[in-house]
Amino acid sequence: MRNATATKQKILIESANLFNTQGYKATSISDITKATGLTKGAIYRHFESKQDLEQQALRNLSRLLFSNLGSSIKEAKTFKTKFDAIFEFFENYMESPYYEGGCPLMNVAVEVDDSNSVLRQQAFNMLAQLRASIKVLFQNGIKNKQVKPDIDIEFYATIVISSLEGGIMMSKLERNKNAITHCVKHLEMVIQSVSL
Amino acid sequence: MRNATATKQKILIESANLFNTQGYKATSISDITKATGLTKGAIYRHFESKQDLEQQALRNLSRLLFSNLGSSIKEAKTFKTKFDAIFEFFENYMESPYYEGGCPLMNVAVEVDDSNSVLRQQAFNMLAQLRASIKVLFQNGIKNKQVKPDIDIEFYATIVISSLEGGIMMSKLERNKNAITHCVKHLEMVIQSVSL
DNA sequence: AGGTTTAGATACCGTTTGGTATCTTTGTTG
DNA sequence: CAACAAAGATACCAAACGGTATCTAAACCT
Repeated sequence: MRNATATKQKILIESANLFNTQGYKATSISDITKATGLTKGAIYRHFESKQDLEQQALRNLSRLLFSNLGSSIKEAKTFKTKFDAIFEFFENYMESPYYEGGCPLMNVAVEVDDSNSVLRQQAFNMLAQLRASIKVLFQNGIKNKQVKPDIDIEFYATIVISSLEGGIMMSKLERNKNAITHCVKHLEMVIQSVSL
Repeated sequence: MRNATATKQKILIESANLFNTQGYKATSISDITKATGLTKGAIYRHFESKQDLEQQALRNLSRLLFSNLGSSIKEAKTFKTKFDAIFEFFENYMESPYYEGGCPLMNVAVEVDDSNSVLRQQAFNMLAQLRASIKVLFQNGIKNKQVKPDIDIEFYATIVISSLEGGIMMSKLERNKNAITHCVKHLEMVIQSVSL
């Protein structure tokens, strides 16, 4: 009836956008009604509560993000080009209207405190997934003799993520790509240094 | 009369704590009355509006932060030990009850969007100040023949900040110091690589 | 076509929000 | 000690909040 799944998806996308730009707590249901053109009654038919909507919206956004990132990585074939794909993904983060408001992981990680434990767990899982994905790249690189076999993978995965996330934060605040571009350039050198 | 400046300072400190942990928008005046033991009337005597309080609290926190960081740097004498001081400062960020809730710069940078332009400008200025402080260290290092003279100072300042900020974010989310410790270890290698 | 289901609109609820006007209490000063 | 100024408490306001009960209308099924 009037395509329920489509409107639910529309609510998820629009609200994720608002949550990611304004913050979860700072985005009201009214904001979402304005963005979607729907009414409160319509929204509460699809979602039990605002918390429920927040969680589903983030899950949706997270899936979209890792799906895009994953296919970018998959297209590249070698160790180095796979990392180049990651770097390009993050470097173009800001300009992408898909992820308006910066990195969803960082945004939610900074906003959540202990009170919002479900959202916090989701953020934790996103970080774990990102870290796992990067670690796999290093492992495969070692397996394929493209990477030095004795490196601390956990260490390098952490370096990559922290630098990218910090770079995005800086670039968003300074409203130019200088910071993230510098970070990517540096990380390329790091990747080079562990390559065979 | 009941020491106005002391109570104002108390409001600034307590509210900065709440803003930094819960977020600016998410912290209500009622939260601040509970934390300070004062009433709304008392708070609005010292501050024109909630926005005014937010701005003054952040300015206060920022001054405290740069004062502490600055004196830590000043105590160290050589290029490398000065950076070690910075690293130690950031590494112990999480544990310090002074800055409960993570890095004030990152927190405010992530929360503000275009609507809250004053707070955004303050965050921008904090980042500029941090970057300038680090650039000075590199410049002095070059002047004192402790650093390679041909390095891109802007580049390295960006690397240092992004890695530290990203590391703090990760450590806060994972509730352990692994990430920030890894970042610091990596940055020490970076500093080593530009040292003479 | 008609009845049933259900997506969505409308109207409302209690609570909390930022903010203010006013009153009381405290400290200072002549 | 009395008068005054200022710090803080109390009581209130309109608006916005998350949420719900109810009503309308659109799509499905026989």
